[in-house]
Amino acid sequence: MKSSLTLEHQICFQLYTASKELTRLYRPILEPLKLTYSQYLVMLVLWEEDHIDLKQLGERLTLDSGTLSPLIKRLTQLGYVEKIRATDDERRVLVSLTASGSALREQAEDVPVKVSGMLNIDEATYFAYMEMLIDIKSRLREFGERQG
Amino acid sequence: MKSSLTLEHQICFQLYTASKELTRLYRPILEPLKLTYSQYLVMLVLWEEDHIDLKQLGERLTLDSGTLSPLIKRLTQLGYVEKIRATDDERRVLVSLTASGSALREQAEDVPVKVSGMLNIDEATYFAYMEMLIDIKSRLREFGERQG
DNA sequence: TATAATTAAATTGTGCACAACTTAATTGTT
DNA sequence: AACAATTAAGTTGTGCACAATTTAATTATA
Repeated sequence: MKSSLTLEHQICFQLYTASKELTRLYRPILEPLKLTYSQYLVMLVLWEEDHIDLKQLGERLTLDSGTLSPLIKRLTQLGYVEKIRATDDERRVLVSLTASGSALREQAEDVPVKVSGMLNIDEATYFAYMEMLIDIKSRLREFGERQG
Repeated sequence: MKSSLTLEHQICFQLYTASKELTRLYRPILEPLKLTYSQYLVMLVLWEEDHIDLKQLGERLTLDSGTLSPLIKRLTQLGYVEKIRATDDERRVLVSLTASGSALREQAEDVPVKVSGMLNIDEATYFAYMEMLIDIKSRLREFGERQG
């Protein structure tokens, strides 16, 4: 497997910059919703599955409590979510949408539409790219499982 | 163009997590070199093109002075680089490798080898993935040029 | 040639991202 | 039942990433 130390030939660099530049595209789109990109991802999870605990949220997004705790605090201050301690297991904290947080979903509906338009990409290519990214992740996970 | 609000169907999410998980893979590899992932990218640029100014460095890595100034300061403290003010234009600051920084290149040579091994990917697939990422970025840039 | 506009770095402030640690609740084991 | 191990959140500290502002040097222009 060829591998030079040139920046542009590193897949890590291409992933890193592609991710950053795509995130940059989201900023002006998310600004009217008062959400950062990471906060938007959390809201996506909650619109799918409300009353989720921090642990599960972290697993979906690959984020730990060090990132999520303060992030959820900010979403709480924005009035989009609230934290409720679970009664069955008092270690768990359930994150739930407020009325305002649920209502925001409607405004968010056209975020993906706008982004697709900006990317100017056809459906087949879009799905091919999705699969490649998922494949990269599964290769990373396979390695993780092989080792520790 | 189909677009649902489901997390896993968002290309942004796949890019974001793939990038984070690949970066995580680098951490133990870079640890003996005493470099973070971002610092490693800066070193890659310097090994290619020494005595580069912060402006150009930022253009290569899509980073601004707010990120680079403190990062370069840390690389200076590590003894890998030094900053020298340009004589022709005293606004510019040239970043140059020290002997220690140049010597580090040898240790870094097998970083890409290790990563490829971990990804367990054949050359054809690797290049296909690289092209996909470059294509995503060029679509983003095209949009940027269409608008502002 | 003054001065206005532009440019390169640095600084300040906010928000991730993550390692390491703390605290409190639950589960396992003897 | 007592206590050790585990688990879920939260906290602390470091290092990006980036917007906005500041400072100093250079270039453009009236």
